[in-house]
Amino acid sequence: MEGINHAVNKHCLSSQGDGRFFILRQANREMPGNFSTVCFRREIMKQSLVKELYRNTESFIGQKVQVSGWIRTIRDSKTFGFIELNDGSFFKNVQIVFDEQMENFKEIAKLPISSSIKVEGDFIHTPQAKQPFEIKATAISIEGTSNVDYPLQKKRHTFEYLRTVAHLRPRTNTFAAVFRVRSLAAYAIHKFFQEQGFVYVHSPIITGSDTEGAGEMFRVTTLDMDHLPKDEEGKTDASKDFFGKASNLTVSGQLSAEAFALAFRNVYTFGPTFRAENSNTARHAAEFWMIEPEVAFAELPDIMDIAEDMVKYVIGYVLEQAPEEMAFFNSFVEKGLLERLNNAFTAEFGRVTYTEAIELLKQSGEKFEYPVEWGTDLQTEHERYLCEKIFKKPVFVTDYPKEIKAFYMRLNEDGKTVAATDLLVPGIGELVGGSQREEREDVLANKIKELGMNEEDYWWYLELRKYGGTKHAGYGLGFERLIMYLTGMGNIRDVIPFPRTPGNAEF
RNA sequence: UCCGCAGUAGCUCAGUGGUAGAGCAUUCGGCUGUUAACCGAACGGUCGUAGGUUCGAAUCCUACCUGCGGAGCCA
Repeated sequence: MEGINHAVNKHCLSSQGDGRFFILRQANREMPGNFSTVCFRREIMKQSLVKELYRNTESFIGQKVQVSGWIRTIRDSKTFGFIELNDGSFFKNVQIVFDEQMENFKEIAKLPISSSIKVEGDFIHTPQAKQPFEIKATAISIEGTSNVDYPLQKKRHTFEYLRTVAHLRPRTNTFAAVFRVRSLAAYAIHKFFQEQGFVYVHSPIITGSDTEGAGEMFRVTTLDMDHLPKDEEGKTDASKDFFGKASNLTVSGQLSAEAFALAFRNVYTFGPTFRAENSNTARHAAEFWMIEPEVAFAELPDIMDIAEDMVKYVIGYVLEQAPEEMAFFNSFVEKGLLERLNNAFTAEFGRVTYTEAIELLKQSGEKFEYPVEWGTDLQTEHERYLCEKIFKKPVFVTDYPKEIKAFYMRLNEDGKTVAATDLLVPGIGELVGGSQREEREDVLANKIKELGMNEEDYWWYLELRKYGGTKHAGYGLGFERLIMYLTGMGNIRDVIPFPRTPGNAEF
């Protein structure tokens, strides 16, 4: 992709002329015989992107260039001034020099921050200065003026304040970096699975079934909330609702993914998920994105391998594609981020059973607020101690007591534990939760009964076991938690463009 | 939802019972190479809201609202 873009841009930049479409074809190296086709409008490409100026600096020296973007800072003295322009294509800005030779010098010098402009000028190499190059403007036209009450100043703002201006915060360094990395990470996830032949499944957003244990759900309804239809018992009559039954926003695509895994073998979902929990923590949101691969003819260790490879793949991809952003995080968001990621990238993830983990925690001699005891779930403090102090790297904990895990997880031979795993990572805690699914129809049906769940709601899920069921396994990865892990950002509200949390859906 | 902390100028904060402050931003002026430019001046406030204690409350008390941190639920 990168190679193609460069080729296209070079072609466009070297062309002069009339603004018609042109098409470039390039053989795709990975699939010989196929061609990918890329079209760009000539008008757009007459302008240079700041990313190109940085990546191909040599080829621009001495050239006339045209750029457009938003003023990040502007300062002037009597006869000249400087603008740092960000055009959105790149993390860094380009410095524009303007002087009184321009007829609108005074007008430009007074422009408030974040005004949008178009600049024509000469590209000048400045190897001795703080900035590698600059554009000596010959003409600047104003596209849209900003206002003096623009809420973002040329200084550090708190993340709390920036959340109150969520529509403007992508214009800041930190959030520009976060959301570019988010985009790259999403692409890397697709790339990772697609390259291995996984089929991308669009699991439903509106669902009538609950993936039990996955939390409170948002009700979806078209009923008139002021005049709800009632049944004989005086309760709301859901049969009058749009779908003829109670329906909710999905908390997980897993059950759907299982159905497709038993047709396509290897599948994954990647989409939004909703939890109506009243959670007020730095790592919970009411709307978040989840990746849920599901693999047929697979057991627990197989999907642990996939999860480990996937996390490493995304780390590698992001470091390669966004070096400026990652260096920024390392300097200003979390010191030691790159070292931590590099460690995760090269190290083999730890693997312990829940039973072993309990022993390790007991032997550690550490005083925990909550006692460590077999049969109870690991507390956040326990999880963090395990991966941050004992293993000092990501670690899979496996084979939890059946009582503390979901109904669909496969019962182990010991009859006491299930084939489940959590991937714990330093700084975040639980990043991945997965399991081998209970493929034995009778065992699953008994479990559903045992827990007092409505068997009818799961008829099709049970049928997957009836018609050629296989051992299969999968996991769920919280996409935002991955972004937090990659960027060092400490709050999930700062890695979602417009976060939804209890009491907050302003944007 | 529980526990803790905090709400003072547009932003970041100081002010702990006695006249409402600073830096930055903004406006105006100065400055021929700046890098969060610099120098000078001006502008800027129901001290989160409502009640209470007191001669007097930003400051003490109560309730509520909002935000943050931690916990639970989980991804």
